[in-house]
Amino acid sequence: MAPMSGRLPTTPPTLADVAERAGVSRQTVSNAVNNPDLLRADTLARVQEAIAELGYLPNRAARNLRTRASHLIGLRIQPVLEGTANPTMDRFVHSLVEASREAGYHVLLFSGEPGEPLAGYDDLLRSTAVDAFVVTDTYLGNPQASWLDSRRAPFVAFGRPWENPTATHAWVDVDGAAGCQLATDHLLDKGHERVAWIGWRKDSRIGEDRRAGWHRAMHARGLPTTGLASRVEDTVVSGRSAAGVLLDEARPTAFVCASDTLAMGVLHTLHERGLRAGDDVAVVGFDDSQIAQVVRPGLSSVRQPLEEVAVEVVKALEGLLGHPRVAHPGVLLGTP
Amino acid sequence: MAPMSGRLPTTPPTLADVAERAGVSRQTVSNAVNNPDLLRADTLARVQEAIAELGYLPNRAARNLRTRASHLIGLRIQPVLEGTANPTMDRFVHSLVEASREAGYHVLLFSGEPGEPLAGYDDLLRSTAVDAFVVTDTYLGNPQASWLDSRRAPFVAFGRPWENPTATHAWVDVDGAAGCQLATDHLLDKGHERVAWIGWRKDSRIGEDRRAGWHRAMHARGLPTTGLASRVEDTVVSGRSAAGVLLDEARPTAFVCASDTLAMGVLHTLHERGLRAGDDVAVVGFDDSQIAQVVRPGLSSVRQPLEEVAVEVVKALEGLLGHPRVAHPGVLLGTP
DNA sequence: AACCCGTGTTGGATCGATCCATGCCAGGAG
DNA sequence: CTCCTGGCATGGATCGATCCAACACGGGTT
Repeated sequence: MAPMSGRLPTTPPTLADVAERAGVSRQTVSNAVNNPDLLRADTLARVQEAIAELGYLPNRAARNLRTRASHLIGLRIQPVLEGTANPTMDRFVHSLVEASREAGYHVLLFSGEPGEPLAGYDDLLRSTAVDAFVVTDTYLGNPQASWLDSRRAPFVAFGRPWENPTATHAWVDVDGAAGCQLATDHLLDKGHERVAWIGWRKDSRIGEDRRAGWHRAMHARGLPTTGLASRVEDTVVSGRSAAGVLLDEARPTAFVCASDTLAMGVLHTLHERGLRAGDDVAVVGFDDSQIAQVVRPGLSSVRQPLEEVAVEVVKALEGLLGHPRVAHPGVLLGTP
Repeated sequence: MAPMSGRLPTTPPTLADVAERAGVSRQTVSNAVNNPDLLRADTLARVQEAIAELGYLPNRAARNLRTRASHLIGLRIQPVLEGTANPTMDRFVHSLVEASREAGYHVLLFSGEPGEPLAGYDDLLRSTAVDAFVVTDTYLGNPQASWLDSRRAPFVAFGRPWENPTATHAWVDVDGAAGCQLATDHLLDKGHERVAWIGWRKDSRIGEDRRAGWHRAMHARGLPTTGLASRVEDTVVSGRSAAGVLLDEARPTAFVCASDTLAMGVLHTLHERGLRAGDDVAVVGFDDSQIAQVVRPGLSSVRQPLEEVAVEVVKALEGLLGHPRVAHPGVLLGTP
């Protein structure tokens, strides 16, 4: 904690100040901080006392310069998309900050326009401002991954290398297929037989993955799926119209959706038709965004274990940055 | 941009490398970067060419050590509250990152539990890891402000110093009263006469401020407000029951709420009673969170100009950190 | 008594960019 | 021709923590 003395903070104490106060040399203080087991117990205690009295903390810049490490992790954040149920990002960011803190890292944010996937990475790398990156937007052919790889820049991806399954970089992902299968199973257990799917366009690997979970669950019970699936843009209005068409043509008693945004569209349609979500027609979304939480009951949602994702991401980072480097293969997490 | 050469990035080039290549001294290179107008045009061009060829960028750690500045701004983020319409935070964070970038700063995130308002600040300050802080949670008696002030730590608050109007630190805030007054006026213009208010507990200064806007708008047209206001916790269920009571006892035709979370509660009640939001009963929330955007139409919301807030915050920071220091008084922004 | 060894300690050098005082040179005045 | 001045360029020192090689010392060995 803060030093108890009430002196005004002019310049923070340095390692040399601590050394003088404790009557030892600078290196001894450094060891007390970084390799305490090298010191005799009484010396260590004396140094620690001096550290506490002065409120000493190592100067980050000096340490960074000498050790060639910043203990910062770069994370690019993109503009919030208006009109969609912002999936996961803020919850993930907080989890990542928390997990990083425990590993002795801080998170540095930088911005980037969706059209320029590499902007920002290069500058931070060349100015040695960060030790590693966490890459989150790997869903659309991820040039970041191969680019960072070619630069030998340490990074961990949140998201599988869909486009390039032979990629060797570290990644962590959530098993969307298993999550949707579980959700569908749950509906089937409750007696539903006509469970519809509303997902994304076919070129979305994530969307197809989640869809496969629904399909597997239906197939496992010998239930038909033809005419029960729809692929649309990830917007509320798309979900709304898709739900309308499906209700007219296939009369489902439940919907499983690839996102909470689509699920909200379904709720709109049900509302229009005087159907009660949850009672007359069950609706399941994906991400457990704040929207889903606020609309509940009526909408349930597959919750991504973002806290675990963050922990695994940081584990992988520690492996990449540690000595020796510990290769950390891909990790696929289940949904609870 | 990146250097065109395809060499593997071993150690990044240093200022000395550039100097050698350009046939000048280190200081000349430093001047070319920081004070270009001190150099003769031809020398400057030669140095810049060398910089471009090598892809040189100053080493952050070294520069930070020498100049005693990190060009980082600390922002504490708190755990996402489950079950509420997370107001503003992610949109503000992105806006802040963007505005900071243009001023040459990056945003460093750190975490803190709600119970420990000072945790984290101290360490970052003593280790000179950040140049300044942006403080966002000033709503409940803000110990951060006075604490940071006593430490002479540069910071800008998003939020007025409610508890201590004589505070002299820089702050930026949104005029919630004006926003609610505008929203209420809009409803009154459309013919509503019985506009109800659902807000927060009386000890919330922000809540009382927003409520005052509603009250002013009603009073200006000579409309009664007694029995039309309710003060509850900021949860969906609280908003729901408050709306129920108000509908029974005061028969309002419109609701103005202190938050989108409360507004969602109102929508639930309307739904229960078969009333159509927007048509039968108008509902206005506050923050224009993603929830409000997704539920639209049916729910409108007072949108906070977070992009402007971020710009003003960064302006204030530049004033605090610049030489000479430019005092930046409080700034109150209107809602569009 | 001379020697060695391991535990702890020490001053000096280093990371890379910036500040400081000095030095060089061309051009104008005497 | 000498002196001076202003505009730039130059080597050395500095920021603070860490790495490196050397060294002091007490206890055990021959």
